[in-house]
Amino acid sequence: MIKITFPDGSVREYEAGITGLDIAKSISNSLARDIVSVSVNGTNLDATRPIHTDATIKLHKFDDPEGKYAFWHSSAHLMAEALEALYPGVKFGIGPPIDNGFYYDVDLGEDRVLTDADLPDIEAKMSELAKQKNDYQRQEVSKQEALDYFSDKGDEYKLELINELEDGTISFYQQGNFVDLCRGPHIPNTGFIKALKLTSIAGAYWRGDENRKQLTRVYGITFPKKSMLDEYLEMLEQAKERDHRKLGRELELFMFSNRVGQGLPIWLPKGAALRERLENFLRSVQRKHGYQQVITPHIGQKELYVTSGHYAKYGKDSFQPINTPAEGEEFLLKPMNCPHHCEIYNSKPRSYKDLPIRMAEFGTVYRYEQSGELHGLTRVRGFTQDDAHIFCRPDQLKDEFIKVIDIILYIFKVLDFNDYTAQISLRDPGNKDKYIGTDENWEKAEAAIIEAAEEKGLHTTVETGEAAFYGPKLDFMVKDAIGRKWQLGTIQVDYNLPDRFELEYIGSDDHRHRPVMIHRAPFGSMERFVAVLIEHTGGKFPLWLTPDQVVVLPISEKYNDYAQKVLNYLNNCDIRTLIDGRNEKIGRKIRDNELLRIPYLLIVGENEQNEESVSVRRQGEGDKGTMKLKEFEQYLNKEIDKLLLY
RNA sequence: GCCGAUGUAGCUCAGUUGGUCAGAGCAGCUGAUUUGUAAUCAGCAGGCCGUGGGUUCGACUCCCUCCAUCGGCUCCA
Repeated sequence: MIKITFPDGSVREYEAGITGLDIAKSISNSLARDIVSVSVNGTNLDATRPIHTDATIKLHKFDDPEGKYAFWHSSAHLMAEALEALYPGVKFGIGPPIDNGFYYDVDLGEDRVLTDADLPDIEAKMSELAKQKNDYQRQEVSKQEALDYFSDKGDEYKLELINELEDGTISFYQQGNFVDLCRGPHIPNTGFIKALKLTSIAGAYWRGDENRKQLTRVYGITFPKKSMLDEYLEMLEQAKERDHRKLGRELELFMFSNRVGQGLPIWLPKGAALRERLENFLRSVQRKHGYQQVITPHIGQKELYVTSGHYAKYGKDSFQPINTPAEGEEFLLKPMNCPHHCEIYNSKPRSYKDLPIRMAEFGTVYRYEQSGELHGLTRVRGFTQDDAHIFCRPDQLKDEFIKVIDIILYIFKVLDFNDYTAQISLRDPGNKDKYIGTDENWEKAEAAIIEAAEEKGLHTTVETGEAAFYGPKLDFMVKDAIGRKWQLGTIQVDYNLPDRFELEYIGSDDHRHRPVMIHRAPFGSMERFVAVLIEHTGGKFPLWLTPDQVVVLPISEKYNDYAQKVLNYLNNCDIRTLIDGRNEKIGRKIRDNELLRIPYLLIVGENEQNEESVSVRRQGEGDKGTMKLKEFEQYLNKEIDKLLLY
C-alpha cells in the first residue's frame, strides 16, 4: 500500500500502481469524468500513469492550467491524427499547447497548400476521431527505436528533435493509428474533446529560424463542453469590439493614409487632444521628479549613429540616409533620441555635483519595420517616445533606477493598469557577439536591475537573451483585448553609450569619471500606449483624459439657446463640452452620443430651462437625476480630482 | 521580408456557373416632424468593384504583377 496525500492535506492509502484516474473514481465517478491529468509530487502526468510510491497528488480538471495544458496538447495530437488521415505522408514539426489552444507545424510537401477552406474537413475528421474515444497510450522507447520509427516514416523533423534528446527519457504516445514523439502528459482518451474549432493557418519557420524551411502552422482550440467553445467565440467577438483600430476609426482618434505611407499614423483632432493630455500629465510628473525637457531635431548626421553603434547594428535594415544636394553629407532620420542627448550632456563640463541629470523629450523617431510587422498603432514606422535619459554616477544607479520604477508604477496606477507583468531581459551569455560592451559592465548593469526590482518587490520574470544590444532592461508588459502581450514601459541600463560618446564628469577626487546612463520610457511610445489604453478602456477614457467630457442634448431645437448657455458656462469652467443640436428625437441623440463614449450627457428641455438645471446621464450607467448647473460642475470636478488624487 | 487570407459607396456587408448585378443598411444631403432618456418618416445623392496587365465577343466575377489590410512567423535600438 502507498500513502497518497491530497492538496487539502488529507491522506489516503491505495494499492501501489494505482492511477490518478482510479483515485478520482474512488472519490466519485463524476469527478473521474472531469480529470484530465494529475500532478504527482509537482510533476504534471497522465491521469492513467501508475503511481508506485507514496506521493502528494493534485487532480487536474480542464479548468486548471495543468489540465488545459494536457487537454490542448492532446488536441494537437488529435489534429495531427486527422491531418495524417487526410494527407498521407504529411511530416510533423512541433505541436504544443499555447495560452489559448494549440497548434501543430506540418510539412505537407512541395505541391500541397493548406488554406482556410480545408479547415472544416480537418475539423470533421477530428470530431470523428474524437468520438472513437481512443486512449492516449504512453510507451517508453529507446533512442534507437525512436530514430528507427521516424526514419521509416521519413519525418526528418522528428529525427532532428530525437537526436537532441537523451536516451532513456524518450516516450511515444499513440491514439488510434497515430504515434507521436511526446513527453506528455495527455488526457485519458480522445472522447474528452467535445468541441473544437480550428482558428487559423499561418507560416512558421522550423525552429523559429528564418533561414530554415517554413512549415504550415494550424491553430486550433478545443473544449470539454460545447458551451465553453461558444463562450470562447463570443469572447473573441467582444474583443473585436475593443480593437483599437476599430475604435480609433469610430471615435475619430487616428487614421492611416496609403498616400502618406504605411505605418505612419496620423492623429486626428480628438486623438491629438487625448495624446496631448497624456503628455502633459507625464510632463508634470517628471517635473516633480527633477527632469528637464529638451528638444532635438528629427534627423542627425550618419556619423552620430556610427559613433553610437546603432548604424553598425541597424544601418542596412533601416531607412537609408538622406543625402544633401551639394556637399555629399548623409543624415539619418533619427531612430533614437539618446545620441542627441549625449551631445547635450557633452556640451559643457559636468561635475559630480550636477549628477544625476535627467533629460526628457517627447522625441519622434522613425524605424523601418518590416511590412508584415505593422499593426495599428502598436507597431508603426514613425512614433513618439516619452523618452528620457538619466546620466548618473555609478553609486547613484540603483537609486535612480528605483525612482524610475516608482514613476512607472504611479502612472499605471493612475491609469488603472493593474494587470501588468515585469520582465527582466538579460543577455544570452552563450551568444555574446550579439552585444557590445565589456563583461564587467554587463554584469554590473544586470545586477543593478535585479536588485532594484527586488527592492521594489516587483514580481518579475527573467528572460535570457532578450536584452538590448547595448544593455539589459526591465520591461513592463500588459495584455490587449485579445490577450496579446505588449511592452509598454521600459527601463534600460547603458554603460556603452557613455563610453562611445566619451561622457565624463569631474569627481570629488578631481579626476575624470564616466557616468552611467539609464534610458527609460514609461509609456514606451505614445502610439502604442494610446492603442493599449483604447483597448483597456474600450474607448471609455477617464474623465480627465477623454477628448470630450460633456455633451448637451436639447430636447428640441426650441431649447438650443439654453443648451448654448450651459455650454458657455461649462467651457468657462474648463470642462470640454459639445452640443448636439441636431433636429432629432432625444432618444436618438442619447444613443448616438452614448456610442461616442462621451462620459456625461446633459438633457435639457422645458423644466431644465426654467430651473437653470441639467438632467444628467452618465455614459453606460443611465440617468443620474437633475442638478443645478453649479452643482453639476462640482460633481464633475470631484470625479476629475479623484482620478488625479494618488 | 516569409506563409495564408482579404480588398465592392465614408462605415458594415450582398453580388449565384463570366452576359441590364453595380446593390442594401447605416452615415451624408433635402424636406416633413419639434420631439423627455439607446435608432421618426420620406426623398435625393454617393462606387473606374485596390492598382496595372492578360484571357474572352464580353470581366466585380478567371489568370498574373504590384499596393494595402488581416491572422501568424521572423524581427523590434
